[in-house]
Amino acid sequence: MTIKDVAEYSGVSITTISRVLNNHPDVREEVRAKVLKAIEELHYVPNSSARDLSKTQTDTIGVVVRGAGNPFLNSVLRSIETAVRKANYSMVMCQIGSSEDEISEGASLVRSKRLKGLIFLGGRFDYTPEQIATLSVPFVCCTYTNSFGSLNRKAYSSVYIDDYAEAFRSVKTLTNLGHKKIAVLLGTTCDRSISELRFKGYCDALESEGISLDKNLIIEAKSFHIDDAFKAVENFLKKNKDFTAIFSIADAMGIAAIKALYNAGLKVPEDCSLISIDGIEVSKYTIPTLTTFVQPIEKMGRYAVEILLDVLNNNRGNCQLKVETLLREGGTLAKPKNLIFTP
Amino acid sequence: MTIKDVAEYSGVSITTISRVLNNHPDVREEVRAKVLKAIEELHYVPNSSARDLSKTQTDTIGVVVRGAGNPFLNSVLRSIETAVRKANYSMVMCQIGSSEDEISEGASLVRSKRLKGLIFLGGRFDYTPEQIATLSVPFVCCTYTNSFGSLNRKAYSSVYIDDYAEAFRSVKTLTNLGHKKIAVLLGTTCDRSISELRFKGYCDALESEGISLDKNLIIEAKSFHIDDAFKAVENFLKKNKDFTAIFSIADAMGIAAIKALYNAGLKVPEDCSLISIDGIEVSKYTIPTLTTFVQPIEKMGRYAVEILLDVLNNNRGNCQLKVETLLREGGTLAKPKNLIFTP
DNA sequence: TTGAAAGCGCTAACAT
DNA sequence: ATGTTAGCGCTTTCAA
Repeated sequence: MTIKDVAEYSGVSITTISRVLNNHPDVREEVRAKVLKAIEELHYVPNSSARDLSKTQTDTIGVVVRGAGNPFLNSVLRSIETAVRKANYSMVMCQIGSSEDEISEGASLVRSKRLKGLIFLGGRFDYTPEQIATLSVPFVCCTYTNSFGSLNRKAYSSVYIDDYAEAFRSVKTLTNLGHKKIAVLLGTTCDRSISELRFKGYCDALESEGISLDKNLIIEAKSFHIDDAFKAVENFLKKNKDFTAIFSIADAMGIAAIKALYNAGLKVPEDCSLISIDGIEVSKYTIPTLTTFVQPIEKMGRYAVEILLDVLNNNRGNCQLKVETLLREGGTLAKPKNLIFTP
Repeated sequence: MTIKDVAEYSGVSITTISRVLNNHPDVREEVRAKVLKAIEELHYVPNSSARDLSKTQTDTIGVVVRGAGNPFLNSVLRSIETAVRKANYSMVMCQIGSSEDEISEGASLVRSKRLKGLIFLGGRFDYTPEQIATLSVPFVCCTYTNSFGSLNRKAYSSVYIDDYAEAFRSVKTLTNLGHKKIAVLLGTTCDRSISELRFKGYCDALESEGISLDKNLIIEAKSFHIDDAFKAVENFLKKNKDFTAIFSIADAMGIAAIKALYNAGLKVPEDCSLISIDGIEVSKYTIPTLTTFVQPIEKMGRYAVEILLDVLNNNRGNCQLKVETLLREGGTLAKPKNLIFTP
């Protein structure tokens, strides 16, 4: 079933079919109706490969996601998908593991699918201009920005929160309540990405309060995965109970922390306060409700798409868009009480 | 950068390049090496549209997902993606809303992308043979089967749990503990899919115990979404506290239930037992841990792909594969105690 | 072992 | 307003 069949069936040329398919104005209404009817009756659906091939440029944008399974990124991804579809573009997605390189994956995707642009979701961003050069299409980094690279701001777009500042603010929220012994729960202190930035915010917030960094209060999980976070906190609690609060760099990890604390007989927030960043759906339903700085998830995805399309249509140049989180007050915050030192 | 450029660069014909690209044996090693080097140096990546177009059949399978955002389906989807990639096939995904029709979406996808086969994830399945006929490629239903249709078993494949039996078993677990007043939390009692089947299991389990169905104990949420489930339970609790247990048809809804119960001052499991079906990741971290019948999520996705590929390669015919859940004992089950009747 | 050439199904420039 | 035709970049006979 090809365009040719439809042409024969309706007694016009394939060009006319193509015109109808692409909503060209110069087709007589009568003919258009006839063609539409034929398409309907034959259940004809255009071959998208052929279409893309002859168009040389497709209306497709690529999304490269690092860290599948993360509920936060999943929500952003859904928002991106919705926005892309609404703009009548299509989207191809490519999940990569944490060890793979998003730039080369993206570059390959662009060539393979003749993409117009790219969105990187949850990436690392310590790229150099040389790496970027292989991309050849505009791109926007969603949920992070070029904090570790040496990139010209004109060379890329991004939608992100100020991870450093938000972490700083989170920890300040704890110190303002009187907490001094604040643990941090993270994936790693040096991932060249948000984990590292948020860790820095933690360190500096402590320093601004004259609290020196205690390495024993760094809870480093094997990954951002909830299971790993749980194990990390569990192990941590076996050795250390001399703290009054935890700053978790992500909601999923915070959920694990609540459970681990509970299992260890520690009550949140009476024995340990907890604050985190993300604002995923399920963290509204922990007991107590997680207090967290909510990222504007839906907006971030939507903006990423809007910016990319604007750049593609030459409506504007690249830009870096910083968005703000909003504190969702749950029930995981309290003033510190003296904890019995049980080493 | 096309195959032609590579041909000129390496001084051979495009046919030879194509041969190298597709690992044909009849290329001299020397030439192959030269071509590979050229490809490398030029950063050449084949245009997949052109490839697909000339091959008439692609190594692509489509996945139509109904109910994006559901964490359970998300996990299955990831498993499918992994299996597809491992088999050197590629995958295209299509999310549809709950009001859309997966068959027509699937049929259109098949024609548009020349797919070899389809996997339906989280569908409804009350299809008729006529609808199926429009599909024209093998397909497998993942997480459900043709419970409501009149389909010949040779006409499709599926990987599923026995929703009716699992629900029956869940409710029996509660009655065995002595519970008589058991509420059910679901999306709708008649979705022609798993919600309806699990509801039926609930009804029949009660009946088998001589307990008659109490319509006041049916908690019908607007959707499967956690927020809607929460609201539904919240409303329910305003009117009705004369029950000792809840059977939640999905983990996400169960998580919402725990929270709503907690907010209403009811303790799980002392005041209300809770059991559900699914076994998503985060339900290990509720307080108390959700007691749930865990579906073999990873397996279900992987089997769906394996079956489809086997059917495609004529290694076997269609089949319906029923898998079993495994009870994950959490802390949401207890014997009933007398509740004060507060209407 | 290699190359020439005919498509795959569509779009778009050009002609009518 | 409609048709003719030349590609888009690749795979795959068929010939050499």
